[in-house]
Amino acid sequence: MIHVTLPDGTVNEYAAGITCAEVITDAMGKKHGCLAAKVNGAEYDMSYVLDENCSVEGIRSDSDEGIHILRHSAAHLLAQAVMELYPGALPTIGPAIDRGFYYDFAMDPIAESDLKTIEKKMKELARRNFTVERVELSEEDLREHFIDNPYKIEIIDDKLEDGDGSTIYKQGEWYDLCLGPHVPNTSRLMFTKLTSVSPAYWRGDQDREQLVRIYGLVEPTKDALRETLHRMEEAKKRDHRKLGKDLQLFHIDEEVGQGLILWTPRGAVIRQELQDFISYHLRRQGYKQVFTPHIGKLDLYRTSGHFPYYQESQYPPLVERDLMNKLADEGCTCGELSNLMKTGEIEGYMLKPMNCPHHIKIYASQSRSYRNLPLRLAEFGTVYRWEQSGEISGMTRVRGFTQDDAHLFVTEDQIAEEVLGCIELVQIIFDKLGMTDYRVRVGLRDPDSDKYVGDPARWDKAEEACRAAAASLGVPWAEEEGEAAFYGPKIDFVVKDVIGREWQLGTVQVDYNLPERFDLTYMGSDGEHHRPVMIHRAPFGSMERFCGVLIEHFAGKFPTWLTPTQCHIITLGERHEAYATKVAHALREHDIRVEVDATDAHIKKKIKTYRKLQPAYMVILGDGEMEANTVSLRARNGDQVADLPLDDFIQLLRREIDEKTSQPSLVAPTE
RNA sequence: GCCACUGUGGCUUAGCUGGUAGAGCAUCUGAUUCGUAAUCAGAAGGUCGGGAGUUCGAAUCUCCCCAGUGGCUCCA
Repeated sequence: MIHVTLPDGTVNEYAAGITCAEVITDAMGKKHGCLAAKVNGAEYDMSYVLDENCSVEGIRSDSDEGIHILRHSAAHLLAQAVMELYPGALPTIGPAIDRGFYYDFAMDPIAESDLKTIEKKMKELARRNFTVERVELSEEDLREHFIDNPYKIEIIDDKLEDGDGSTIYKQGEWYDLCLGPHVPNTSRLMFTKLTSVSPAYWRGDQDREQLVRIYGLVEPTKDALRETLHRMEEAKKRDHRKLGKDLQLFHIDEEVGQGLILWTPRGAVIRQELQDFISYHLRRQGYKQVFTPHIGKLDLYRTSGHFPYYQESQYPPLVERDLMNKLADEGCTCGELSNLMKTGEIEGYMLKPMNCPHHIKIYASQSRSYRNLPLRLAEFGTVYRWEQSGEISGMTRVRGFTQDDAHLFVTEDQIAEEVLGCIELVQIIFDKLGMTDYRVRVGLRDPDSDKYVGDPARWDKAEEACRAAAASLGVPWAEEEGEAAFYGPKIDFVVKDVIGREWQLGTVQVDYNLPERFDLTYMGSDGEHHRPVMIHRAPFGSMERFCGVLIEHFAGKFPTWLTPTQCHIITLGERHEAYATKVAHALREHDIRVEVDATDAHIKKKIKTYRKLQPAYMVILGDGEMEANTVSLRARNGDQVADLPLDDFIQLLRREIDEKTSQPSLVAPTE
C-alpha cells in the first residue's frame, strides 16, 4: 500500500501500481477535467503508475500547465495529420507557445488554403480517439524508430547523453520523440484551429534548411475556442495599421519608400502633443535641448565604429561628388564602388543611424569639469536604418524614425542616480497614458562571452545600478543575461501589440565604449582628466513605434489632450452656421482643436461620418443652443448632455485637457 | 533577406474557365432644413501595383520588379 497526499491535505491509501488517473477520479469524481497530473510537483501523464508514497494533484485543462499540455498535444495531432496527408514530410519539432502551438515540417511549401484540409484531418483523428501512449525506448531503439528522420536523429545526438534512452509518444500508428506529458487521448483535442503557415529555419539558423511551420490554436471547449477567435477578431480591429488609416493619422507611400512614415495632420497632432509632454518633463529633470543634422561625415562613424562595419543595416553612404566624378572618369563600376565601401576607403556622408556621435561632439566642443556633470543632452532625433524588407511593419518597425533621444554624460558615481532618473521619466509617461501592461527587462552581460568592452568591476557596478533602478519601479522585471549591449548593461521597457508581438519601447543603456572611442574627458576635483560614462536613453523608443502602440492601446479613442479633434461642431441646419463659427472661435481662443461641419447635411449623417474619426466630443448646435448660448455634447459612446453653457463648457474642457484626463468625461453616462 | 498569400477609382469591394471594368461609401452639383450610428436625385472619378511576354484579344495566363500581410532571420 502507498500513501497519496491530495492537494487539500488529505492522505489516501491505495494499492501500489495505481495510476494517476485512478487516484484523481477517486478524489474528484469522473468529471475531474484533468489532462495530466503533478506527482511530487513534477508533471506526468494520467497513466503514470504510482509505486511509492507521493503527492498527486490533477492538472486541469483550464490551468496554465493544462493549456500548455493541450497545446503540445495538439502539435502532435497536427504532425500526425500532416504525415497522413503528406507522406513525404518529415516532422521536426512542435512545441506549445504563448498563443497556441506550431509544428515545423521538412516538406514542400504549402499554401494557407491547404490548412483547411489539414484541420479537417486533425478533427477526424481527434474523433477517432486514439490513446496517447508513452513508450520508453533505449537509445538504440530510438535511433531505429527515427532512422528516416535526420532531424530527430540530430536532436537525439544533441540532447541525449550517450547510452541514455528516452521516450516516444504514440497515437495510432504515429509516434514522436517527446518527453511529455500529454493528454490521455486525442478526443481532448477536438477544438483546434490552424491559423497560419510560414517558413522557419531549422533550429532558427538562417543557414540551415527552411522548414514549413504551421501555427494553430487549441482550446479545451468549443466555447473557449469561439471566444479566443472572437478576441482575435476584436484585436484586429485595433490594429494601428487599420486605425491609422481610418483615423487618418499617417500614410505610407510606395513611391516614398518602404518603412518611411508620412505623418498626416491628425497624426502629427498626437506626435506633437506627446513631444510637448515629454519636453516638459525633460526640462524639469535638467535636460538641455539640442538640434543636430540628419547626416554626418563617414569619419564620424569610423570613430564611433559604425562604418564600415554594420553597413548592411544602414542606408548606403552619400558619396562625395568628387569621388563620383573621379570614379566615373576612371570607368569604375558599381561593383568597384561597392568594394570600396566594404573596405571603408571612401569619403562621404552617412544618414545618421543614431544620434550619439552628434551629441558626443557637442560634449567634446568644450572642456568639461566634474562641476558640469551630469550633462544631459536631449533631442527628438531622426535616424535611418536599413531594416530588412520583410521586417518592416506599420509604424512599429520602420526605416526612418525619430527617437526621443538623450545622452547623459556622467561620472561613474552618478550612474545609479541618473539611471534611476531616466526610468522614473519612463514611468511618469507610462502612468499618465495608462500603459500598465509592460514588462521591464534588465539586460546583463553574458558571463561566458568576451564580446563586452570595459572593466568587469565597472560592469558589476553598472549592472547593480540597473538592477536597483528596475527594482525601485514596483513593476515586474527580469534580468536577462546576454541581453546587454556590448558596451554596457541596459534596461528595456517592452510592451505587446494587439496580435501579441512584443515591441521594445523605452530603453536606458549605460555605455563605457563611446566615451573611450571619442576620447571624452572631464576635469575631476583632483585636477586629473577622467573618462565620463554615457547613458543613452529614449523613454518612448521612437515616436513612430510609440504612437503605433498607443493607437492600439487606446483603440483609437485617445484622451482629450491627445486626440486630433477635440471638438467636432455639427449644426442642425444652415441657419446655425454663424453660431457655429462663434463657438469654434471661442474654443480656438482657448487653444482647443475644433472642426466644424455647418453644411446642410442631416445630423445623423454627420454623426455617422465624424464618429469614425473619434473626436473627444461632438458639439451639436441648433436653435435651442443658439438662443441660450449653450452647447449640446455627444460622447463617443453616444451618451449626451444638453444645453451646457458655452463658457462652462470651455472651462471644463480646458481643465480636462490641462489635467490630461485619461478619457473624455464631460458627458455623464446616461442610464 | 527567406517562403506563402495578396495588390481593381480616396476607402470597402464584384468581376467563373481571357473578349478592353460593375457597385457602395466618400467627393462635386441640385433638392431637402429634417434634433443625435446611412434623405433623395444627378455628375465626376479606375485600364485593373509597375514593366515585359503569350494571344486576334488580358484585370484575368507566364516572367521580372515594387508594395502589403503572416511568420522566420535580424534589430549593432
